[in-house]
Amino acid sequence: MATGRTHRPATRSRGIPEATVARLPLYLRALTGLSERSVPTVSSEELAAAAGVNSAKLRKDFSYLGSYGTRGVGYDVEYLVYQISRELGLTQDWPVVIVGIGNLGAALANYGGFASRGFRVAALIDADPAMAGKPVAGMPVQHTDELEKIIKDNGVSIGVIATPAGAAQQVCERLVAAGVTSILNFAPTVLSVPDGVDVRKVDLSIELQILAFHEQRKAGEESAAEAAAAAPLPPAARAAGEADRKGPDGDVPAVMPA
Amino acid sequence: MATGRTHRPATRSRGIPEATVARLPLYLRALTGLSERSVPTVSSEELAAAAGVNSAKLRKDFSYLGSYGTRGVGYDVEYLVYQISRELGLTQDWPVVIVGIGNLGAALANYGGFASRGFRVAALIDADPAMAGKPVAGMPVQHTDELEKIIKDNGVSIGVIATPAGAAQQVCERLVAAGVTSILNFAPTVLSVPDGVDVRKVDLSIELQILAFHEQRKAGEESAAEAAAAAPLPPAARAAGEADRKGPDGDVPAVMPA
DNA sequence: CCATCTTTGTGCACGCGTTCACAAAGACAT
DNA sequence: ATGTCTTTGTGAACGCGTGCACAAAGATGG
Repeated sequence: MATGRTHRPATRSRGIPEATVARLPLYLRALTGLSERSVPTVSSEELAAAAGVNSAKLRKDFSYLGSYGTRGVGYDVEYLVYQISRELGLTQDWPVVIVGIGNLGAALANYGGFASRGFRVAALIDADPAMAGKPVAGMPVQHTDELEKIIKDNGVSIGVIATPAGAAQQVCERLVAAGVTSILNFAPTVLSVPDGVDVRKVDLSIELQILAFHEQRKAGEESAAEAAAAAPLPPAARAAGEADRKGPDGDVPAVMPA
Repeated sequence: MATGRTHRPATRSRGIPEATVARLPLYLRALTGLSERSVPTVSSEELAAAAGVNSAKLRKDFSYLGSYGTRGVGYDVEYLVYQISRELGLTQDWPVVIVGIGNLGAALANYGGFASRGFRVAALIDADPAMAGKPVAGMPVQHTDELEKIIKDNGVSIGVIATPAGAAQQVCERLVAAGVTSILNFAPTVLSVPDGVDVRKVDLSIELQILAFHEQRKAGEESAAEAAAAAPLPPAARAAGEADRKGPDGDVPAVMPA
């Protein structure tokens, strides 16, 4: 999960739990698929399967929105699509700026999933003067100098940061100062923002590391022993005149470090 | 957070809670920064601030790994870097294949964060014959026909899917059949995999929708009333001979839908 | 109009994760 | 060696999220 919540410590917003909010887009996607196939109604069981969740969880999630189902029948697909869209705020237009038009930024600019759901890329911004004016995804890249003006002129409240890590915090501060209150951060850094600003983080490297952890477990623990034995610097080695008090193996037991 | 856990229902692996595992890469990144600045030791308070978490949480997280700190002093940076790296399995080499070399796939191939931590891009694979042989990130793209051979020859156990949604499930099945047991999925689809295969999902569109939800809340609820009034299809409208039993406004109350 | 059957909506219990608060441990000074 | 001071490691309480299981609601058929 590349998701990284920040701030707003699990506050439930308007009675809807964060965990439920995070699943609404999932339901919406599944429902959109059904809608395109002109399926009129769907049961919690079917929809849950399509969204990859438990049906009881789905029903409880929907119960936070209201009683939109019909017992004995299920949920009206079109109606539910509308209700969830409205709840998520997708019935309105959200202008978005992407800052940092490198490989990732360009990929995001071209990503169809943005435009498809109320999100409109209002501008692409990069600090490199050589990029200025170059078209990416059919839109000219603008220089960072214009950032504040772009934000204000377009009423942008959501910013996407795809810059290198070193530039992210500064870009973030300029975005916030200009009026942005929600940030999607792809840079591998912890952003600090004032209260009232939401930050969500997508970190590709972290996701892979989590997978590696589970992968290593699956591969078995037999290699863990040798790895521990090859430990480079027990913390005691840092101490000055202290040789070792815990025996020849130091504080590194056979199988697992203490 | 673009993170989507799948399978392994919150099973704690080798006694280390999932939530802790998800934070280890964060700590590791902060520690790496300190290490580069040759900081010898760090307190839980300082490190927690750098990683953007609570210090008590950090100490508890580390306690699952073992007692690597020194009371009154803090943690030895180098030693902790090694221990976390080992725990995450980053001391070994992880060959990775990226399937689907569109805008996103190319961005991933160029992403430095992969190579920096034990992950080696072993191959880039795409279904488009026109892509075959074309160099991306200094590496020739190979055709999907070679998928199974590439996986087996390189001993790949981690696959990254960056294909369109329609192709993702099929690619996933081929990867799994060829021996991949961990998948990082960028396609906006729910992948179904057999037991023992881990899937993590990164969904850019979902992240934006979650931000939009909170953004809408910040903007106030005054617009919610009119939006509800403009509801297109109350579910009762679908029924045949039934006009309305709940009064002229149907089942849409003034402020919030029932 | 009544009986049956399907499916929702939810009360309840359980477990994980977070946080507090403090005792234990060790560094450091005297 | 002893005392003080800093910081870790963790016991315990709390809250959120999940899933079970069932009663209520409505559709459907006779």
